[in-house]
Amino acid sequence: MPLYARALAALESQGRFVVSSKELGEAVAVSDAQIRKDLAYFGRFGKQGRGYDVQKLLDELRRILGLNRQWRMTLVGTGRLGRAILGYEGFSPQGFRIVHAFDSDVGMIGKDVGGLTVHSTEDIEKLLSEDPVDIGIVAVPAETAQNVIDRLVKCGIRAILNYTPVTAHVPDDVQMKRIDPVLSLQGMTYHLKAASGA
Amino acid sequence: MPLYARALAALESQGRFVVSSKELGEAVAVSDAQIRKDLAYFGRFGKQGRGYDVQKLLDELRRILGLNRQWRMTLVGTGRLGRAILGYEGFSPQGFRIVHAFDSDVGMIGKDVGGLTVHSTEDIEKLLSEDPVDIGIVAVPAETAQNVIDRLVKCGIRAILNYTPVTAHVPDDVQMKRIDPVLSLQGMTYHLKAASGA
DNA sequence: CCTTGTGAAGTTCTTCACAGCA
DNA sequence: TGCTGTGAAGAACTTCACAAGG
Repeated sequence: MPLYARALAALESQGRFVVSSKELGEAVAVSDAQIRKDLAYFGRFGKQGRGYDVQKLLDELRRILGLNRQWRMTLVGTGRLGRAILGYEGFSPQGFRIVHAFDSDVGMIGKDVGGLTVHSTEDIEKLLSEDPVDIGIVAVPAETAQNVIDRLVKCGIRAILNYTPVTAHVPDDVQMKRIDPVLSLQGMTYHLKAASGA
Repeated sequence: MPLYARALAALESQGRFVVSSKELGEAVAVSDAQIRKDLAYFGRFGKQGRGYDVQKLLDELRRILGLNRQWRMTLVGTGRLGRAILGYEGFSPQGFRIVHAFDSDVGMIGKDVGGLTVHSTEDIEKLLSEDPVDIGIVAVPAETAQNVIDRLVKCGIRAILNYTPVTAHVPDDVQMKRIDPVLSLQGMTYHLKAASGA
């Protein structure tokens, strides 16, 4: 569904006013029937014979998905990867803002990284209780990932973006998504191998 | 399946010799039945009453998934994100190596980034025909993504790791995986919103 | 005539549950 | 006894196809 919202935003900036399920489906590589089913789940947004009003549907989707507000995030781990995440310009235009950074390395604590002061991981609980966030981003070494995640969950965070290569365990009411390029690559090599006959 | 391989590697380094589908399932957050079904699809690797031999199963999985060899990759786009990808230390231990880097910015061409000389994107076809690779990594601005991907496909690349926020179109016999942290975040906000009642 | 919204049919994926073997 | 491999049952998801409305 966030994919639909993104495609609609692109259509809107192109000046399109109406779109059919077929066109939208082509843009996001999904069948037209699938588009209609997904949208119909949340309401009746379309007009028979015409399609969907781009602007109106985009507004609806943003509201439904919670994309019409700011989300505050905390980052744990300011190593090479963590600093790249802090420097990523793609978050804020979409309403995601990193508001603190933590690291366990004494050499990093107190430093300024991308406009944020790096705090000690020991202060996670203290800072998050003073200044709560919605989402936690974890970019620590694999060994400490589960521990950090447990602590974030205990602080009330219910969504985690996990950049570490570990399958961490969280309660059912906590969501976690993993960003793992190696896993993505490994998911493709099987088919590559099969196709090349190697 | 690559997840199973990773969990097995961890078990192996812990000195475990045997693992049951139940234990492996807990490690990767999958049901024991699912583990058995998945593994049985490729062969009969287990022993009733005991479980799976960690070492042997890991070898089999690596062979099946094509993880027992090196994969050569090309990177297009050496902006902030592309340079972070080049600097990522997680690829090579798993057998993935970036062997060239391209950029369209004249200011970048000829520069050395992470040990690689940056080539002009105009030379993609020439370099890839001299020195073919298995996988393409795309980290260019959204506007040029589809064009770059088309060219990589034309060069015979059949697997693409797409770091851009666009749904690009590729032939059926070409695989593409997308790394898009914002999309992952947007996939969680719906449930966050629902839970908080906002 | 065009396109939605939606039951029905079809397909794929997941769990159940147990025979069979170490 | 313990755990695999696997048919059968069940659940979830996808496509089909069409009535109804602009």
